[in-house]
Amino acid sequence: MLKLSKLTDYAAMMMAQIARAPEEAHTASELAQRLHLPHPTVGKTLKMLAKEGLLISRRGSHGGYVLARPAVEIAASDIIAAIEGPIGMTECSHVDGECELIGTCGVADNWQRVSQAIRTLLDGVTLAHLAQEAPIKLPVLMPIQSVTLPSVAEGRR
Amino acid sequence: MLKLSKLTDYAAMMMAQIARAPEEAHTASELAQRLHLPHPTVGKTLKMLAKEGLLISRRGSHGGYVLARPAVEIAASDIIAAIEGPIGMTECSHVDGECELIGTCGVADNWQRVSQAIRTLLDGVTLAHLAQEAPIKLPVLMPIQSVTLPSVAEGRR
DNA sequence: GCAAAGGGGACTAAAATGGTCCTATATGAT
DNA sequence: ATCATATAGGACCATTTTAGTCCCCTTTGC
Repeated sequence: MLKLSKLTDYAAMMMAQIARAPEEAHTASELAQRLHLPHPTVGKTLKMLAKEGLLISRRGSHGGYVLARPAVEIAASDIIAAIEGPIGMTECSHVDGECELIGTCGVADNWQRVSQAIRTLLDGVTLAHLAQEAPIKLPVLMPIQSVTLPSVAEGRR
Repeated sequence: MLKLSKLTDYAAMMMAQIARAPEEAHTASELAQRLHLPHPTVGKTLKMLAKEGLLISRRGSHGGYVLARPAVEIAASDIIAAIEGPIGMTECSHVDGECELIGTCGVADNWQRVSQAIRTLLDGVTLAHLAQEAPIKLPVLMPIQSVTLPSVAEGRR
């Protein structure tokens, strides 16, 4: 369903939680408790976010995680990419040309443009937006270029 | 990776192929051959598309599938929804309030708005766009409302 | 009646996902 | 020094989802 994985969802929750109190270090157990999520899973997710450079960790007692940069500089796409890998709607929209159907599929190019548009949208949403309560105002995306279908249909025979 | 499933990808390919020769009925075997996809899978996918009302099927010899409506009236979101079910980035963005984390997650509202924006984008892309070779011109999506993060951070303690 | 199509569903193999657990290492306090 | 508290980094497993296959039935045109 074009869905995020649960882990990505959790990641967003955690990042938002951290963003709301950016001065303090947050431990895995604290976040697990607050968000009602299983502790080991929270730990695992935090590790991923840290490894991808979105969080900075400190070990030892009084350790925990803090944002690696200000919340306005962390995009929703960063969080998604950190957990799920590169964002792309189709195989061929990100892999380095490994799709053997390229020649016959016939939709690759425009699919990739759609994919890019979604990526751009997600780049524009920051962690600060997600963490705040005020509604984000997203631009109404509009229609797009008109098409001349009949000629396309004919041109193909 | 915010990815479409393979079947959805196939579905788009098939729909585009049909849209390019909208007068003729297309059989599963024909499409399988042309797109280099396994026949049974193509058949299965076509059945789904027909059941969701995007294609009209005709049985018997000389049977096959045709578009249920003109390609300009079929949105990318229709195709995705036909194969994957309702589009939504998170659990709570479509299910009828079944998420028990709603109270604590803190990102649901804005996540849903993002989700909605993607849906709108996908509504604006039609099968005609996908089927044509000319590049779709997608609108540049822009930034969004500015945020006041510090106050949010403070307001939360 | 026969061959060519789709309709419907059961089934299986493989992959992704979510979740757990263990050991090692770093850090601060006593 | 030692201990308690954290993260780091994997290995591991159970479950679910996904993709793909197969079979039997019905419809339709010749």
